[in-house]
Amino acid sequence: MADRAAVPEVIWARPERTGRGPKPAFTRADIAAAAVRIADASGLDGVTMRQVAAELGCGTMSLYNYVPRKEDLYELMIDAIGAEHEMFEPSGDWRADMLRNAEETRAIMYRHTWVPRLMPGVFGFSPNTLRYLEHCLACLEPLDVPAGTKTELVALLNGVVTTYTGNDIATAERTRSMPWTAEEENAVRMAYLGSQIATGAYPRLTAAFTEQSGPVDLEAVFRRALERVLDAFDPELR
Amino acid sequence: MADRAAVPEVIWARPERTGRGPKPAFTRADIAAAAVRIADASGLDGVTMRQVAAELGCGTMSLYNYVPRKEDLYELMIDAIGAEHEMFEPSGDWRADMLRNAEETRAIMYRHTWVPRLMPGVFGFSPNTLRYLEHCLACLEPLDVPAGTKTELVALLNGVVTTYTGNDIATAERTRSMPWTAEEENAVRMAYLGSQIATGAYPRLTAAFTEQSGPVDLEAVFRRALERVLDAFDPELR
DNA sequence: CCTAGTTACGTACAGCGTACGTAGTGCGCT
DNA sequence: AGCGCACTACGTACGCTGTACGTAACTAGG
Repeated sequence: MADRAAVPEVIWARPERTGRGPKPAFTRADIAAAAVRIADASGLDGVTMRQVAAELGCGTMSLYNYVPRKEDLYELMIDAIGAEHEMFEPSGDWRADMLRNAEETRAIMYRHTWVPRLMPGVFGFSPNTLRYLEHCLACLEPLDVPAGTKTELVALLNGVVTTYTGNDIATAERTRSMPWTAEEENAVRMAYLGSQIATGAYPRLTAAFTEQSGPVDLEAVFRRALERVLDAFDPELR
Repeated sequence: MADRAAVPEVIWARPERTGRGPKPAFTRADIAAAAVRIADASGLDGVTMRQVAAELGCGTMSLYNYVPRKEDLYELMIDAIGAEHEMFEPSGDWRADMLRNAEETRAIMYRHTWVPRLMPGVFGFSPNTLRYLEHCLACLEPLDVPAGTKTELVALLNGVVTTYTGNDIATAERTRSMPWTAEEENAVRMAYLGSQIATGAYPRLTAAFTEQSGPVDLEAVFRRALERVLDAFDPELR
């Protein structure tokens, strides 16, 4: 008794099943899959305890037998999509391998556009997160730097991937959700930006904006950012 | 009529005051300040329309005369803390200046720990955001690269600052909010991590974890990340 | 001066996370 | 063998959220 709510347990530390009582109707994987299905279809805001329960065909409160807090449901979701990572055999070229990892993470995020919004909050190292980290370290085996530096590389690279992809997804969804076309939305935005620029208070910003012609190639910007981060860890470039 | 709700207007584009009717009781700055005060004191979740209205001493629904959606309130908040940025005179040493900018952003975030949670969603360029961007470009004047590259530098650097500081704040708050001491929390976490490691499935991860002795110096990790990003843009290092 | 566009704000609604209580189930211990 | 308890299941209910809507007071433009 008593320690029911007081425990800040990482959900992964609590056993999925203890011997006693009726057999649980679902596994954690079932629940995670249902939540992911909903998030993919209706966005993260569609993931409510009631919706997930409905998707599983059980009462709302029954979920709390599996997931102590909603936050833990998010953790399950992140772990679930972590399984989509392909843990390929390292090629011996750490740069190419890490680039591949990053592109794959981006692809996963584009497949599950709610992931970036969840990333900052998720903390406990889930099984699949640990597997992915291990895989990255395996890819970095040929890189001749201390182990601590390698984990810093992974952290920095993942951070950049999440930030950039999250931004790209957010802008894409913003224009999509509006009852406006992208051109109109852009026109409104640019009209405002133009009015600001016209004040003359931001000369350098104005120059940067007007200099660039045509729309930005988000994929190219992303690639360049990755390359730069990798450059910063490459001993052969120092 | 009619276009009341349909307009996806950036809040900065809508004029603060139109000539007709009674004089508004507050300015946008008043509202932003109230919201910031609440967020600083009670966290971002304490910022509800009712709370902000109470802080201002007005009815809840009156806020909607100033702020069409809650999302826009967030935008006001971000702009408000943007004013805390010191727009110093560029020294001529772009690396030093950008380092200073980054450290200052980090300091602001530590002062307003809710900022990182808000950053990914905020999109419309607020006045103070524009001013800060202009200031960064001024600092980068001595750097001999295309203007587009400079904006990419600013974006990448800001992203890294937000990610790292957001993580650091999140972990700090997690241990604080718990009715546990940091040691206990860590013990629980490490016990789980240890149990995973004991499976032998993560040899490289295990090595990385056991290799490091003592607690991580978050500040040093942050500094190193900044330096690396700057390195990646430094023409003298290529 | 009048009237249309504002501000102010009380009420109300749908939806959220989840605490709590109750009923039923089946493992482990005696 | 059978008792008891830990577990699952889930309906109800509470406090909270954002905000749509209606009404009353107010003031600048025609």
